[in-house]
Amino acid sequence: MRSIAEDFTTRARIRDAAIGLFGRDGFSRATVRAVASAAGVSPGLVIHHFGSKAGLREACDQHVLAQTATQGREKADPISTRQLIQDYLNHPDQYAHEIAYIRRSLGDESDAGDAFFDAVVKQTQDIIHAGIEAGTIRNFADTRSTAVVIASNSLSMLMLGRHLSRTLGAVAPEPHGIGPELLRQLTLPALEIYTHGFYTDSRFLDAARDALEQDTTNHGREHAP
Amino acid sequence: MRSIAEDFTTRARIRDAAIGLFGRDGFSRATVRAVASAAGVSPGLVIHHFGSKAGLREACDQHVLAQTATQGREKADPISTRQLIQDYLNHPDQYAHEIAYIRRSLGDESDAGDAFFDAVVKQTQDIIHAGIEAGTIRNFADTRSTAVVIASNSLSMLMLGRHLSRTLGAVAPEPHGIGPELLRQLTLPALEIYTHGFYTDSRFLDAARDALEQDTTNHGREHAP
DNA sequence: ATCAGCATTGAACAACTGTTTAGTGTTTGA
DNA sequence: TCAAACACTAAACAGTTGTTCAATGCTGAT
Repeated sequence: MRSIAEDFTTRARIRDAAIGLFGRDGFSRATVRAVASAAGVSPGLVIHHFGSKAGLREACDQHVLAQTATQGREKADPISTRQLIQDYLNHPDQYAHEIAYIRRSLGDESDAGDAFFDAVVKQTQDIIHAGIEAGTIRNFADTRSTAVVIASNSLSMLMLGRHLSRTLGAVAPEPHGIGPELLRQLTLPALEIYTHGFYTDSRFLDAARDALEQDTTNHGREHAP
Repeated sequence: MRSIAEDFTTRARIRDAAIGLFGRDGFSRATVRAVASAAGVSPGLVIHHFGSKAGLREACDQHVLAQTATQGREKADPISTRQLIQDYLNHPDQYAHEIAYIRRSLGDESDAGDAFFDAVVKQTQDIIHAGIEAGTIRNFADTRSTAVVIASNSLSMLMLGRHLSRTLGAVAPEPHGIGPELLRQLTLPALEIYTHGFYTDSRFLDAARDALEQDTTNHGREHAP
């Protein structure tokens, strides 16, 4: 499945070790020394190859983005992020580090995280357009906002994987906490909501619509007297 | 709205400064010296009052949990987490620090984050039960898993607020990025999905159900030959 | 064989980290 | 009024951090 041939250079080994540690411990907690040790190399060599810790991180950003960008581009299935994660889980250990890394990038202010989020939203919006045309997805007025909501919901599993596994008592694979057992437990409840909805009728939707229409005079200000 | 009388002791000032910096920069990036400086105090005094940086964090955990636990306990409305955030946004600056702090706690392995997540799930499940009884929420077979999904979706706004504001071009209040403008843009699309669903029919749900039933012989193992 | 250009290391450096300590006022209770 | 307890600071300490540097080995072209 991994299309690019494995890179066995020392530089690549350092970078992969960094991806692993950055993903597991976060960028500030993971030290250059720990990365060097994990790669079986001296701290000086890490700097020699990447200039600085920031440079190392940038190289990791680029590599992880390149790895994930090629994935699942042409899939027409909806909730493709979930499908994508499913794919990952067919080769759990192979992509586990990248998943954890992306989670850190999304949480911590980062250009790579921004790029990844935007890519997921764009991909989701494409899927929605295709689904509307095919008649499988409802014809939403604002496909962009809808895509943002769907993407955000999907990515919440990535951000909260540890908690989901914890409360559902599922096996939580290191370092991201998202395992097959978790997906098996959450797929149906999520699809249930996405298929038949959460509410029985449009009461809450209508109420919100009214409230928001009233609110148009009140942009920005909150405490109306 | 804030029930507990403001605490002006130096200890409380240090704790509040720590909540602000921990929430904005994360626990490892925020230093004892930065907290002390923000509180207008010497680093030694921070340790004098809280024993250690870990002790300071524990005090922050307790305080933030106590602040949020009293909120929105008896609300019967569904998607109460979103409502809760709405409430917060009526007093944006007042709870902004706590929101950012909880976001960090949820991302970073932490007992306080665990407790908060569990509280949100429990509250969501209570709301689902009440809604089913009242006939406003569909009668889900597995209310616990459904509650986990809904809670996760709701918290995605907290975890990804910065990205949501960014891609939607909304004003992103520091330090958590969730503002009234963002909520106004996302409320209807989210409620739309929760009311009428995302798909036009049960095709995907049925397919997933079949796939999962077939999969029962394959627990744990993945690469079937 | 030789030399240039690398990859690589070990040791050191300066800055920063959490924490300690000794000391100084300031409050408080007997 | 006195002394004990407390709030607080400045300085220093030891450990960790990212980074530098001189030295060493190695490889490949000449």
